[in-house]
Amino acid sequence: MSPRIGLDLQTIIRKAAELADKSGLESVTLASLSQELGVRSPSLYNHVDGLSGLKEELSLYGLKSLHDKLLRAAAGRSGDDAVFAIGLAYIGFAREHPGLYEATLPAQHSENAELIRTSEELIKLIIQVMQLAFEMKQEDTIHLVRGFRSFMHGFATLERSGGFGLPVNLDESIQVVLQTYLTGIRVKFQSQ
Amino acid sequence: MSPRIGLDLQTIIRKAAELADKSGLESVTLASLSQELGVRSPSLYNHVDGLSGLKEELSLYGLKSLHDKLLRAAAGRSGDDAVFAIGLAYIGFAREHPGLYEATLPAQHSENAELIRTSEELIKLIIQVMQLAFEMKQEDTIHLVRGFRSFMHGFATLERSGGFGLPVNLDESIQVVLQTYLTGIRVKFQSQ
DNA sequence: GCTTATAAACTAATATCGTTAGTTTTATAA
DNA sequence: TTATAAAACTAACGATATTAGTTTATAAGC
Repeated sequence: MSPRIGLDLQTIIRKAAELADKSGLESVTLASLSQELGVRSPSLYNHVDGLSGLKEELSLYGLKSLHDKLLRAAAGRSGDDAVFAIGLAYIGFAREHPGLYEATLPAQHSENAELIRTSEELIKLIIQVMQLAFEMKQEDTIHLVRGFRSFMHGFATLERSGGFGLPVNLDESIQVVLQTYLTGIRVKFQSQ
Repeated sequence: MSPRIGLDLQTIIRKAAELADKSGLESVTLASLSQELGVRSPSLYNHVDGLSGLKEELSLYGLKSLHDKLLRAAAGRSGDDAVFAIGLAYIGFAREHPGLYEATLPAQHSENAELIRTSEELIKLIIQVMQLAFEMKQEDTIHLVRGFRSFMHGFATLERSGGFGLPVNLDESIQVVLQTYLTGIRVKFQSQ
């Protein structure tokens, strides 16, 4: 009980990610993807639940890849060093995989349980790094992790959309802002 | 030399913004919008250059509205107070007009001159507030404004997409993060 | 007040999507 | 060798944006 083994989910998702990174997420359609795979678009329904299903799979793949990258970046590091490492890894991922990164965004208000779980794991990782770097009340950690994520996501998005027009080095901005934020944390939450 | 005066650009844009805020930007189509306006979709081409032209007009309208809101918020305030005011105004705008705010994003790498100009004015306003609040090198101001904008945009986006799941107050997060950031700026750039 | 020019709104038609239904094909299990 | 089941296919439909060409209503000129 097994038929033609032409396509499988992994092949489809990889090609979709490649297409998203090359031409933008909005250019990933069942039509363009099926053509790229040498197949007719209805054939994709054997592997994926329509376009929305494809986007969910892509989101999941992106979140797992991002989580994996942050995990590797944080390994063996601690304190400011670890925070910087995951921050740069985050921006790096968004730069290397702009389309795939974009696909990860609407992950949260999905119904897909695995998507929600993977999304939560990403947060947990960041919380752990921050909690180990700075000992403070759990609630404060959550506030500050929200700030960290917001900065990372906002920077990645604005950078990609060309929002930073001025001729000032972008990597330096990341350094300065993160350093400033961490200085604020140290002064405000660990001075007494 | 003047024909039927049923529609005009302003009516179209306002309705499009209303639709975007109510049902999401992706639900703004020439079909849905024309139906909402009691007109056939090709009629819109008399006022707007297709769907992409409509989106550009919407983006421009959103940027102007946002700029206006920040300007009012900053009027009569200075220092930390002014920075907090525009920060809260920014988040407030994104909360009140989620669809319109979303439309403002791809403003930068557009070719539309007025769109670029309006986008630059928004930056200039934030730079002015920050520069008056903290006296420092111009280049540092730009780094820190990038951080401020990134945080605002990231927070607004993640909040809307349901990215902050944990049961911790969101407004408090804004307060804590901004305070921490401003503390860092003061210590790092104005201590000596 | 009548005519006319002009811009707005229309109808008709096309191409491209996503999607569904039903058919054909082929690799594997029996 | 045969039967089964999953994959890939064709055909068709509805919705979309868009273009071309037609009709219509308003305002300007006489």
